Amino acid sequence: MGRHSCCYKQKLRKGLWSPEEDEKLLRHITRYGHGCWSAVPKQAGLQRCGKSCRLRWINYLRPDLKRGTFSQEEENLIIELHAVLGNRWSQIAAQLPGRTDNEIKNLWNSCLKKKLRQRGIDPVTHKPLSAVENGEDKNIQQSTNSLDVASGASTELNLNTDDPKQGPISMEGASPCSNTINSSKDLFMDSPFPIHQLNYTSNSRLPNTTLWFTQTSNKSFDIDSEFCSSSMSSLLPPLTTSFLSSPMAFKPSLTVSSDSHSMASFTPHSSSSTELQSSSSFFESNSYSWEKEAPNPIHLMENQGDEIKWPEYLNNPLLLAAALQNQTTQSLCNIEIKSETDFFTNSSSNTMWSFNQQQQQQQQEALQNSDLCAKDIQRLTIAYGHI
DNA sequence: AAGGTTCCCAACCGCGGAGTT
DNA sequence: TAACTCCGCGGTTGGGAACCT
Repeated sequence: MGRHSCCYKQKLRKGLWSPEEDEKLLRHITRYGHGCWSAVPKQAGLQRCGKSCRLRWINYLRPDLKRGTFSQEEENLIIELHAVLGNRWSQIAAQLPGRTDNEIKNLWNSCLKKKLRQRGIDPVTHKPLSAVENGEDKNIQQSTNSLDVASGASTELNLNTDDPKQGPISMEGASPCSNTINSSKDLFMDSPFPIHQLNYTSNSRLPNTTLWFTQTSNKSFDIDSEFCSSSMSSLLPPLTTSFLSSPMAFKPSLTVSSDSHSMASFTPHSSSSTELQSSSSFFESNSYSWEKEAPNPIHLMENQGDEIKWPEYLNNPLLLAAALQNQTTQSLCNIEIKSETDFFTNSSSNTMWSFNQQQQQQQQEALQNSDLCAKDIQRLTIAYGHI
């Protein structure tokens, strides 16, 4: 473990955090929020650099963190998501409420990679090791984990079976440019993990994407009905260049209702918003005064003209993956409000925390909702595994 | 019991993107 | 437009714990 150059210059502490330091940082952030991280150590009386404080908060002190070992479901989900997202730990973490990217990264490097290898699956490509060793699809490794989408007008996202008789299951766009996901039933039928082969031949950007599904084979999972019969279909057009290339330019009015698992509950500008109350035992059990008036439902972003269906992206794994492929500047679930700093510096401490907590709760709601997305991915995976 | 090895996790490093001046 | 600062991310590593010989 090295030392930040800034730490070295200022002779700041490094290494493990002491309980006293934790307490100082926790007390400071709960009172004032973090604001500018570089100012936190000084304000909190810590001999650490801001970066170190930020990391400590995110990975350890944050009250919404889930502790303990990963469940089998979580592990499976991580594997699934890794197949889609590659080493984008923060985006994977966004799908697992209470888990940090660091935690997931560590789990992957120390445990999951090994498990996959033991099962004959290459953890990088998510293909059978034999296939990788034989040099099949040399481009796969590149395309699988780096969902690097080159410029292009629109996107075709195909989920194909390997069986030519079955024909492709495709989300076909009208463009010659394509993002292709190939799902092989053969590869993972014997695997305890229902991982499908994901083969991205991507040379296009998602902007201007119009995604739809063409079902051409018998499947246990009806993509058309799952994705297109609901209000989901109405969101397809909004997946526009402007959204994907600069998502933060929008201000979708995200109103979280009490039923966070219902898509309808995320109807923008819903009038039936729910005031979120703290449910964390952390908040309930400590001496800080968390409960203040809840701010209005967070208006995160606002689309110019169109209503952004932000939460619906969370519900649709394919759109989510598509958006993620486009390297959105923010995690879809972990929405940071940049004005937070000003808010904290200009508000009373309790209100500041309240706002911070509201954010966390909003994020938590979003994360819970995104769990549906993860489940959708699993369903998709399982479904394609049986094609 | 002691020494060596492996595993796991917390924390640091370095880079790139975004925002500001 | 360049320079600078800040933030967040993925990669890497130090060190303690657990395991093995």
